[in-house]
Amino acid sequence: MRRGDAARRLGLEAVFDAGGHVSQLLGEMAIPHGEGMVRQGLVASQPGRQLFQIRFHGRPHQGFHVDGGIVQILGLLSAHGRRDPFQAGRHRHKTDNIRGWIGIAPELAARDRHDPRHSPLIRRKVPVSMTMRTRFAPSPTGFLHIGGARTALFNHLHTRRHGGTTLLRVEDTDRERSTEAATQAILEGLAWLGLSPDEGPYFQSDFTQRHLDAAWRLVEEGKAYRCTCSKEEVDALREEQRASKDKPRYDGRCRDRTDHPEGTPFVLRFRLDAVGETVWHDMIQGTIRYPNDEMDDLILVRSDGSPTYNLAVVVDDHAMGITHVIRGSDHLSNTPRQLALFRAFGWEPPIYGHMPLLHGTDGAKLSKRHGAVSVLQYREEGFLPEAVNNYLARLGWSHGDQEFFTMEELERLFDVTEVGKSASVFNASKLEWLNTQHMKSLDPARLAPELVYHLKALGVVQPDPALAAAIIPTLRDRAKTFREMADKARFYFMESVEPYLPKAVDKHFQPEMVEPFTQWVERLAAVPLWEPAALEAEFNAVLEATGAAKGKLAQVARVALAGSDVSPGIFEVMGVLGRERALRRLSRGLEILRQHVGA
RNA sequence: GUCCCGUUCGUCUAGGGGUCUAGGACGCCGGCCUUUCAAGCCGGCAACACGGGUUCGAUUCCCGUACGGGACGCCA
Repeated sequence: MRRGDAARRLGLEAVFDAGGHVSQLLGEMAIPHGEGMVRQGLVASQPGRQLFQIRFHGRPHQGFHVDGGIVQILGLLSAHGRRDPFQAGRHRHKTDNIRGWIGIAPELAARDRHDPRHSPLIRRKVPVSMTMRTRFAPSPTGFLHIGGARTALFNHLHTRRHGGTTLLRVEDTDRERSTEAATQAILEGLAWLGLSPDEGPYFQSDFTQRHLDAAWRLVEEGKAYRCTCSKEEVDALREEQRASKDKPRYDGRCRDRTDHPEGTPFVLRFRLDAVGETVWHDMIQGTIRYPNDEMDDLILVRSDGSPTYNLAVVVDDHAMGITHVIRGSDHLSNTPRQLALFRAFGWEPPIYGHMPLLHGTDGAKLSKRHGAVSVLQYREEGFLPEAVNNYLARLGWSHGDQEFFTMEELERLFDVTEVGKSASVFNASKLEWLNTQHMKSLDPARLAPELVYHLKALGVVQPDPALAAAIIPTLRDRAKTFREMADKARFYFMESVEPYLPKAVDKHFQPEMVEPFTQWVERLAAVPLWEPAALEAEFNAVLEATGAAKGKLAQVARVALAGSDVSPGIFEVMGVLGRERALRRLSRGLEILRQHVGA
């Protein structure tokens, strides 16, 4: 192993002071079964060894030990000072704030003092940042769908947990298909979910020049070349390879051409040597090995002069100081290509985490043209963003037996390294259940605007927000979505709830109900305090006086109040309606009852 | 076809050599409560893909098979 490889494998960055001591050490540490992040700077120092505080999560491995290389982990101590936290059995979830001794092999420190250039870490002079920076990078070719929302959510949550910064970069290098409307839809979707970025939106098309500069730099360095093959020519080649059951790939026929015919359109291709394999540690997928002969010379710049995705991503991720890339695992096979580009440019790559994809009930990847709808569609259907986020977070991730999470809890607990590797299937009924749970836990004042919105959608003219807020406690156990709640709430807003549901009238409007119902309406007119408990007391008094059955009389009242035999509790309903309106409905109900039984 | 990845109740998941008679949640079924409908509470049904190995012992580790998914663009 070359010197420095251990450090690189660990993803650690070190800055050495004049004496050859590590003055700063940051980054992610990939160790068997887990991740650690150096969280704070130097805590204590001894000759040859320095104590850093490390935040550790993931799956600690017994007997963890890394040696060799310029940065050496000498041992770890727990926050409580236990000797070796990994010896003490299972630490499945969080083992935070472990402090570890990190030292430099003395002979290397000595060397570095003599000639700092021998340290690859120094030579690169990578600016070191303690802050995690992540990005969400959608392409504006359609709405933000549920899978994209999940990617944005995972980025947001992981970054919040680690106190970093999120940014949004709109990947509009495909000018043909990118639209302004799509950009707006994505922004609106993110805003609704509460996932608006800390920085941005940036537009990749604004950075075309730096993409092209970078590509031409590679040409100058002999790492990229002009290719004059036409699209048709390459397509034909691939077709041929497919036919002979080979992997379709460009054969590099223009690699060593030195003539550049004037006026012939060309693309810029990146030289990718088909030897060895690319290995990296993924925050979710673990160690991935990818044979390099699987890759062909990818196009960096199109024949129309525009940069392609792989080029733009690498240049921008570097330029924007992105430390962690969390994206769908459909990007997994792009990663070795991007890693190769980072190497060619001499830049430190970010740490990757590839999320398992979301599948539809048919088992196939959810996408814009396959089963996925806009997240804003969930708003239209009456879901709370809290519920959608909660549901999405639980797809691939869990925290003990907990199902219900507030956004604050997720931001505190969620860690992308705890996400599982297998794809999950979207299940609407669990989302509905979670929506009910959130509706039950949130303040009616927060919920009222949602109800108002959906009431309007159902044609209720100018619903009173105060009334909506009063209605919510009566209906939130009874609806899965606001659309459903609005539907069930309509009777509150009607001038008259007639005609009553015929079936309900036939069933509940019986002759023996006339006397008790009459009594009740009379007593209600005189009740001093119009509130549920008092109303119920009057009701019970009538029951006692007349011997009527509670359920039967209540149903008559219910039909009069709501026009149907299904509604929230009648005393609650009366309370919300207020004395005047409730009494009017009940009196009218009495008239109809009398007519119906021919009294 | 090639490469990469995955596989625990219908679905989301816990569990990473013995504690597994495999835990929780949604849904479903039944009961209780009850002024209707819900909600709530209690109970039930229901899973380690298959085959080899390693081991005293495998759901757990290794190999293979099957199945599923992803990628193989002058899309991102």
